[in-house]
Amino acid sequence: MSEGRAVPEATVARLAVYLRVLSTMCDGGVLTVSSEALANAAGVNSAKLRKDLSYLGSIGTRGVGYLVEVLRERISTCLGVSEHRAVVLVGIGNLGHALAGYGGFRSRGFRIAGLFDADPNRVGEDICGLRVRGMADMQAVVTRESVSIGVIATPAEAAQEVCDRLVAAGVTSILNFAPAVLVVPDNVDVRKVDLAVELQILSFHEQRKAAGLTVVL
Amino acid sequence: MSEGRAVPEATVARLAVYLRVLSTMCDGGVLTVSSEALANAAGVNSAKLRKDLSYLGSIGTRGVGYLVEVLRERISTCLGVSEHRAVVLVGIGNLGHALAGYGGFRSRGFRIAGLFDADPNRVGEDICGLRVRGMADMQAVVTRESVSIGVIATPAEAAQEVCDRLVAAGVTSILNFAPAVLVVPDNVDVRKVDLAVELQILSFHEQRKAAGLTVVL
DNA sequence: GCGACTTTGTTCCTGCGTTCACAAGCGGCT
DNA sequence: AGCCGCTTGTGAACGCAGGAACAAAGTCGC
Ligand SMILES: NC(=O)c1ccc[n+]([C@@H]2O[C@H](COP(=O)([O-])OP(=O)(O)OC[C@H]3O[C@@H](n4cnc5c(N)ncnc54)[C@H](O)[C@@H]3O)[C@@H](O)[C@H]2O)c1
Ligand SMILES: NC(=O)c1ccc[n+]([C@@H]2O[C@H](COP(=O)([O-])OP(=O)(O)OC[C@H]3O[C@@H](n4cnc5c(N)ncnc54)[C@H](O)[C@@H]3O)[C@@H](O)[C@H]2O)c1
Repeated sequence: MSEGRAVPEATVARLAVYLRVLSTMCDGGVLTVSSEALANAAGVNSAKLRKDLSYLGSIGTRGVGYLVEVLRERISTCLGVSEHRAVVLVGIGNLGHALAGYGGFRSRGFRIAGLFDADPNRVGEDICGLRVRGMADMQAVVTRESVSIGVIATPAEAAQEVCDRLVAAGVTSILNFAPAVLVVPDNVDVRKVDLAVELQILSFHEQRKAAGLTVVL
Repeated sequence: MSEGRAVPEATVARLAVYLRVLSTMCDGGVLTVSSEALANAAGVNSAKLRKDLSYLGSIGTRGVGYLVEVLRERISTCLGVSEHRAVVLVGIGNLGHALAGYGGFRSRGFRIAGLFDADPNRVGEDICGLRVRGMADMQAVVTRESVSIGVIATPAEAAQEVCDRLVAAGVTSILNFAPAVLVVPDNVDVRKVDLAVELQILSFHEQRKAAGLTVVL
């Protein structure tokens, strides 16, 4: 395990959480942290946390723990957010507005390189210093600013079309908020966030809890 | 596998996706669908889909496929959304406004029973026919409307406090949009949606792609 | 300088989830 | 009525992720 080699998918997701916790600790002036303490703060098992960190190479000090600043830097590098990464956002409706104004982008390693919408009435609008552009400008912005990630917040019907345009422009990772399954080339990664799916998973567990109670009654 | 028994966690998440696809098909007048076709539309392997559906009992017809309407009903029941389920939303800021006005809640089996915010300036505001209430009203609404799910869209600093109040009021499932780890009793389920984590996972893969290219060059 | 204590990094094992492959079942055609 | 072809449901194999337990390693106190 010399260098960040073959990091499991599940570990990557947790590294992002550790990074957030570490940033908070760093701001709070904490210098070192043990696997136990960090695991607690991140809501995971300490053994799992140590195994996760071991993929980045031996970076802790036995008997002491980890240097917060060093660990934070190491995870940032592994996740590719040590430099700000450019993102474009397409579909500046209700959700898009919230996302465009969200400070968490910048503080967590991303930079909004452009806002895009197909509606001419929205084009030109200013959101927190960023101007909404028409779809025609997308190709140029993606190329000029080396944008690698696109966020889709359009209605589901438009999602595939927007996705195709993003891919054609050179984007190779997509975060999709629209409830639609996207078809993309092999070299493009897609992640989806579906509010209703999350709620339905919770609903399923509620269902089970209720069934359990019924038996008890 | 007589009745919906011991459905794996991973399957539950996919059932929600199948349900969405089936609803679209239903609206489109499609009567039957094969595992192959449904799997394609949902973006999964057909064998996985059949195994997922098998947890609901044998419901397909060999040589034909599944009846769209029957399957939709069956999954709805399993997920506990055959009747609308009540939800409360706390933190009506940028994100909260978008969520409050989101039509996908209702169409996918949920009903917003209340909007809550601690800011007196926001209380009383009307969003799509729903009035924003103060935190003091929460207990009463949760009890009266049998609310089982709470959605948190407050700043991270307030998330744990809001969570505690929701749990105290009787909510047993929480969807958390704030970047914070929530501590809850064993009987309460928590799911989180963290935009930055999703982006960082995509960023990680971008990092890998770039590394691969560097070697090739 | 040495011993005891603390904490990491890793190994092993267990369990879950995914995939392949195929037998069983059903409809339709002759 | 019987056969053929299509599709489901499931059994078995495989690979990945999680958890416990421990040996190595470094620090702190004396
Ligand atoms: N609002 C929410 O809280 C919420 C929550 C979860 C998911 N979603 C999903 O996010 C998406 C957006 O939701 P919303 O509430 O912001 O919808 P919205 O209708 O308010 O906004 C959609 C925006 O996309 C733009 N658009 C439409 N077609 C386009 C195209 N082809 N190219 C570029 N832009 C186009 C529209 O002009 C509009 O500004 C939807 O798919 C919705 O299901 C929304
Ligand atoms: N805006 C986004 O696109 C976005 C995206 C991802 C995550 N988030 C997260 O969602 C949360 C909300 O984001 P936002 O942009 O809407 O922030 P915001 O500041 O606009 O809204 C927060 C709201 O919560 C209310 N609030 C504060 N303390 C409260 C308390 N103790 N009880 C009840 N209400 C309280 C505030 O009055 C305000 O209305 C944040 O944690 C943010 O990190 C936002």
